Amino acid sequence: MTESWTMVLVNWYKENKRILPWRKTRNPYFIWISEVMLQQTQVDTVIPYYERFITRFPTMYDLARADEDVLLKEWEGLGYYSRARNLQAGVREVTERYGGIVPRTKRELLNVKGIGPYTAGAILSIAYNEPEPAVDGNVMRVISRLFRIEEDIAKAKTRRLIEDRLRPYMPADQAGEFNQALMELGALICKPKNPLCHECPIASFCRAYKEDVQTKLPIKLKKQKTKLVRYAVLVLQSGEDRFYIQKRPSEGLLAGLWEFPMFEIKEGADEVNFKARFLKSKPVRTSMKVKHIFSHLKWELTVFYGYCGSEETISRAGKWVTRTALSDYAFPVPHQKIIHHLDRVIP
DNA sequence: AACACGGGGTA
DNA sequence: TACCCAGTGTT
Repeated sequence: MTESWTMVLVNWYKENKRILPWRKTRNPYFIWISEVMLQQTQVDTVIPYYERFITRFPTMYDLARADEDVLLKEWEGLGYYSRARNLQAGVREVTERYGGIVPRTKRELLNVKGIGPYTAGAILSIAYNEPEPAVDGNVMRVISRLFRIEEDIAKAKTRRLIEDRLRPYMPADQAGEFNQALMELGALICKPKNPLCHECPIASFCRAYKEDVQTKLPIKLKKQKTKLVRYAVLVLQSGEDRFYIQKRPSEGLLAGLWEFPMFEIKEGADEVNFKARFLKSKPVRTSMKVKHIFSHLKWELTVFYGYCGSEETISRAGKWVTRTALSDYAFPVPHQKIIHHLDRVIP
């Protein structure tokens, strides 16, 4: 009979857990404070704040009647300051509506300000030993590897999926230890990069480890807000009827492709300034705009056509090539648009 | 579903 | 630098 991974994990936790201030108590109010402080904040940062906070506000009533300036002073440097205001608002709700007793059901907890699915599960399991999952970033990473879940953990749906996968394994009598064991494993062993699988107590149960995909999980798609980048593009024609092009760097966006020289137009600068700076002594023939959307950013190119007599080097490793020779080089699509437009601008 | 919200640690 | 961290509230 093989021992279940849940009990192996809980036993590992009991032997290896770190001594942390909030692990000395099962006071739901203290657990609540620690969980809010630990949101998006590392353990070592939280420790001194937690100690000061429970000394300064030892009961919910102390926090409920605290002045906001005093509260924020206690939170100073922790960041995400709305956490502090929401915590106080939530504590006031509990003192007024629940007689100072932290609710024991998920439904009620989720209606308390500042308590979401994770914190509700953490309070229920750690303070009350209720078998409710508490899925944070650590748990999503551990479970996605253990079961080889390849859903995007950036989506809210995936957290619910992981809760559902976890629920059947929740030990009826050790829910708090089990949830904390998952988080502790994520923090100490099953790390985002370079997981220490050779030290992992449940590696033999881990599908990702078995199939050697642990470093590919969890899958988290980047948020990559598409930001706009503006460039001025220089299409220079020499007295010998050749055009200046240059090769892009060997790494990064569009690596190794060819392009007309581009210069980023920084915030606040405008194209007139650019023209004065780069084309001072060169007659400008005409200009056009080209837009191009990549997965993570958007280019807005303003193209300047100009003649110059001598074939001087503009930037980086470049060369002068004839109009027909342009087709021998690989250009990104936005630069292909420019080349196509040449037919109309330069007969 | 996407985004704002702070600051610090790490590869 | 980029990513991550015991996420939640708002739109």
